[in-house]
Amino acid sequence: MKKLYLIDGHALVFRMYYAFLRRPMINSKGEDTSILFGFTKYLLELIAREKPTHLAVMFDPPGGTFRHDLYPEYKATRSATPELVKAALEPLSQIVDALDIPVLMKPGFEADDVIGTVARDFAGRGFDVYMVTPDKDLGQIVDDHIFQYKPGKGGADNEILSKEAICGQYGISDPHQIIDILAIWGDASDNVKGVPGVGEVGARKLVAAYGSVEGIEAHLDELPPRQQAAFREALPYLGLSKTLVTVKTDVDIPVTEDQLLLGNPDVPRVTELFNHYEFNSLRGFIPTMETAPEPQHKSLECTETAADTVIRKARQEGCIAVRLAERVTLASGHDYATLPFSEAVPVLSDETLVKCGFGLKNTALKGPLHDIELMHYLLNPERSHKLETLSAAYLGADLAESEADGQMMLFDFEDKTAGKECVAAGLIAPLLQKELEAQHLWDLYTRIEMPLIGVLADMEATGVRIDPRILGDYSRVLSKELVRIEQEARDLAGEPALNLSSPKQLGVVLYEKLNLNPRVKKSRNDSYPTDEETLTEIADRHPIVGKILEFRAIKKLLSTYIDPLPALINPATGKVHTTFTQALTATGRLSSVKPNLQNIPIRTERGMKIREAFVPSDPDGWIVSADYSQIELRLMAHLSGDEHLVAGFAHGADVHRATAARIFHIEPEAVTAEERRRAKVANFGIIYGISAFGLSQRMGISRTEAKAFIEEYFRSYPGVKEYMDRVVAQAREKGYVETLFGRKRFLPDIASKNAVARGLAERNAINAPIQGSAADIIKLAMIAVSRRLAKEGLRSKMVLQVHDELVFDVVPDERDRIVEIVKQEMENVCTLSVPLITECNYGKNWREAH
DNA sequence: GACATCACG
DNA sequence: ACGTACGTGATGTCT
Repeated sequence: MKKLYLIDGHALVFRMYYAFLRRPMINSKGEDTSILFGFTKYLLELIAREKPTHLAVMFDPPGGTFRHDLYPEYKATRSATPELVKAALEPLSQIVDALDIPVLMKPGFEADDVIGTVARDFAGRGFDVYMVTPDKDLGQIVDDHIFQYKPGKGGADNEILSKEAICGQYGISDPHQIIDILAIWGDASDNVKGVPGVGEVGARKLVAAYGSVEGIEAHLDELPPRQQAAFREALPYLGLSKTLVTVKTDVDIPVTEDQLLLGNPDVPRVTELFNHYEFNSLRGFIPTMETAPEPQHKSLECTETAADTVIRKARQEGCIAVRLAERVTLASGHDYATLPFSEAVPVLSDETLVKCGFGLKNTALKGPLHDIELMHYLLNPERSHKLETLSAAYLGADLAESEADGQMMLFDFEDKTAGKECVAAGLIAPLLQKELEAQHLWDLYTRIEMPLIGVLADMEATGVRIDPRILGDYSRVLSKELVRIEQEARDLAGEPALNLSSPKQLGVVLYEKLNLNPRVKKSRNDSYPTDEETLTEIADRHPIVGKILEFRAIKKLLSTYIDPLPALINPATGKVHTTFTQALTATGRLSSVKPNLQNIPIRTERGMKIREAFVPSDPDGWIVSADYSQIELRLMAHLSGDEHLVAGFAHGADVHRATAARIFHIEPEAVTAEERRRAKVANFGIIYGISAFGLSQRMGISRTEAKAFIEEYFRSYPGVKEYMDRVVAQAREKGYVETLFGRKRFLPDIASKNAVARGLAERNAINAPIQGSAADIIKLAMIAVSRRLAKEGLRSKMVLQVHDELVFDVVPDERDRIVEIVKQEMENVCTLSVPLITECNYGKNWREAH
């Protein structure tokens, strides 16, 4: 369904003027941004919430209207427009323009008339039309496909008035009758005269009873004497009043559907305007803009040119656009050339040239890389960084659109597509650089993300050796065990065909056949809960539950790790090569895919065996593993500055024990294992933005107890509590939080009226700086270690990163040197108010290295 | 393609 | 009255 929203611009401006009158918003330049902010926020929230397909804003044009010609006193009693409102109009039109929202105005007509006309027009074209206005006048236009969308007062919910709602409200049968009501009632603000002595209630009753002014006129004698007299007196001008309050629906203003299509904001300009006015909390909306439906785009201009020409031009500029595929495309400005990889190598490895492009993680590339995917990721990690999106947002150009008119040959077409993509990346890169600089993210880019690209490229290319024999043997062992358990479970259930992998079938057997847990069905989809937590609870009621849990555990290991991994060994290298995604997570962590080598089991004995298959590439070599000890809790100590938490780390003590001692008011030596366990759970909770519910779940205590526990924690570590409050306040104020190195995460939901969404945003505000700073630190360590290995000419390789751990494939004689270097580089990557400790171990496989 | 489940930090 | 600890990816079922 096509949905058109028509915004009554002036009404909204006035609404915002009054809303901020008592507490205006002033930016650091001294400008009153109240109206601009309120209006823009309302607009963006409307778009995010209602997802219109089409949208326009109507303003009253300067000068008089046809109503003034008909009736010179029209609106004559109005006081002068407030200066603040006047002053807001021009900057507002800039913002609306940057957002690519069309403004409709017609000299001689009010915004209402244009709204009425366009509403009728588009309702006739199959649209649902929403007139966004608090004014009752436009109610007369409402019909089956035209609605009045009434902004709520003081942050209340918006109200959608349908034909039925309008009629019900006024006691009429047709919204048109609002014209009669208004004419009789009169409109003091517009200086439209009504019947003296008759107000809203009287007008409503009369129109309800007689249908219209004309109907009343025909039955005047039925009215009470006073009203009769007043009406007779008013009759001569009531016709004019009706005309004045009638919204025009025939204004000559041709509008096409395409004109009103929700557009593509000019993101750099919007960002600039938001920066200028300091609309920090609105930045989170920019992603919505980029995912807006695509309007018609201009296509991207690009010309195929000789490679020499492109390279010569690029060298003059110090910058070249690169696209790596089977062949290499190079571009400078709008010119591009495609050439074989071997011929492009001198350019790719030229350290004096800046290489711009999309996804530049390739070992052939050396020197400065301006990877637009990664650059955009830093601007807002939770947005889409697809090349198409970036092109649309930054160039207003459609990459998918083909210029081919059917005559173009296939090969040319491929080159042309590559050329366009390459040219686009080259043009976008400097725009992103400017934005990164403006948001103080350029340092983060050049110091961390950019140098990491090559490090990851090397790690992926190196790969990790996995011994398929170990996994094959283990597969046979576990498969047998699995078959046995499955059979036992089926026997216990008396269901020979039971599929133990089907939660649905399992639910029926457990709860309907065996009646193990009469708990009500989950309402969401009528399914029974069969997750591990639930099953563990009921495990003592029937032996089948244990079998199911065991089946699940083994099945998971087999189907996710043991069986697929050997098939992923690259025959050319004999190793498994994961892909590290650098522009994905909300917090700045890496992720690992195809396969995911960041979730190899370790917590159970069966799972740990899988790590025995991760071996050095030299049979006499070593696996070295180095992990940061308690890095996130250390960061909480550093960021919060809490003296007791900092002290807990200062002497290399067991931090969970120290925590237990503080919250239970005992000596560290007196802490029991159970007390330490609880303190550990609480410490984890703190990092995640603790909630009483969450803690109670994980600790197996009541919510009340959990609440008291948290309060005691905060009493023990008041600085931690202050940090949490501070960072949430910062998120509310600025719209984002940041890490130690300035990485940002935007939290648009921090001010949400939805308590669940807001709660999540608040926990994100607490967690993101911690998880993200840890990510920054290990990335810096990876860069430092990698440089050191190169500098010292070592042959051992860094092969994996698992968030707080680095794994190395070490040649036989470098073992002790690697342990020493890695520890040193990791621990000295930055200075915190607590020591940064690395635990470093080696072994003949990944398991032994722990 | 959504959902449930479970592997990791 | 709601529905919750943060961040990920892969697999299997079922629609």
